[in-house]
Amino acid sequence: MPKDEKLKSEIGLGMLIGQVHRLSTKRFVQNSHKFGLDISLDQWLVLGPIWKNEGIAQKDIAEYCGKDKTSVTKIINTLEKKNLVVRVADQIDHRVKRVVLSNKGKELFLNALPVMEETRDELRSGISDKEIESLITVLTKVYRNLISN
Amino acid sequence: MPKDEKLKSEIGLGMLIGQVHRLSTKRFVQNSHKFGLDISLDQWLVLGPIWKNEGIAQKDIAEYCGKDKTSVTKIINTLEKKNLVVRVADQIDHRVKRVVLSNKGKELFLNALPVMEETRDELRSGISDKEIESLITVLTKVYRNLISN
DNA sequence: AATAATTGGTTGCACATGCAACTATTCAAT
DNA sequence: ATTGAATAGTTGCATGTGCAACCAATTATT
Repeated sequence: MPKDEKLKSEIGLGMLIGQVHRLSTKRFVQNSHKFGLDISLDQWLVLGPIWKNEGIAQKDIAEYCGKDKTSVTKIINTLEKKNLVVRVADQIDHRVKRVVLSNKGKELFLNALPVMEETRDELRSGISDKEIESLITVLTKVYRNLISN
Repeated sequence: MPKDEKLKSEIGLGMLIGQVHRLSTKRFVQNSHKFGLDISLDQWLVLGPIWKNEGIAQKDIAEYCGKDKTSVTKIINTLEKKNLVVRVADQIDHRVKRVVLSNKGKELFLNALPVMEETRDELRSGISDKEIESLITVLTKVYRNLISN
């Protein structure tokens, strides 16, 4: 493969992933606005584990959604500013803070489900389940290559 | 599909793409440090079209690497701060700024090629060409779904 | 030629991320 | 019990992104 070609294909996959990532987070926000909501994809992603596990510790949120603990800290800051969640200090272990959804947070989470669904459908439009499956399979392999430091 | 399952799989693909994107940009930076260089993936991505097309306009850089023009402005700011590129006002059309690599920029670009290569190999380790090809194929379909606003 | 629309680029604001350094708390080892 | 890890979270700094508003230069319209 000539150097120029190789360069192109190297950039190819990385760039493609970057594009898809950025465009899909963008699309999610746009769709949330269409539904009259104001939430980012990452805020939604952090809300998820709190929904499923009331009072989850930040550390576990980080693990659950694969984010750095500092990112989680900051996202929860903005969620708290929006009055969607509340931080509660653990009574036993004073290091951990447990995060709880407010009523407003629960409501938003439910309202955002259709946003997720619509975004998902837009992403997958015209792509067979088999293709999506293979996409996930290979992407998971790449993922495993990356986490194994 | 029960609601809970569906929710999980919805998060699945989006989260996977996010993870792979973040981990691969992180890995690129780590590898650049291993090679004694200091460059981010996005800086490299912007350097690319300038390398291939000396004096390219910012607008074309943006198009080439699929970034917003404001992102390009800011990345070129940091590249200029690092003395890797220079902005030159177009003599005919005074709106456009043409970007040129400095010697230091050219050198860095060449030195970063092995970083790219190593990162690429790490990503693809244990994955067949066929799988990568199908990954790119499907991802491209997703991409097309997203750009067609 | 004068006004209006378009285009290339920048700036400010809000958000997300990684890293390193830091606090505070808990746990382990002697 | 005291000292020394390890752990949970936060903060500051640098980087990257989107959006809206903006400036300046260029084109189109009339």
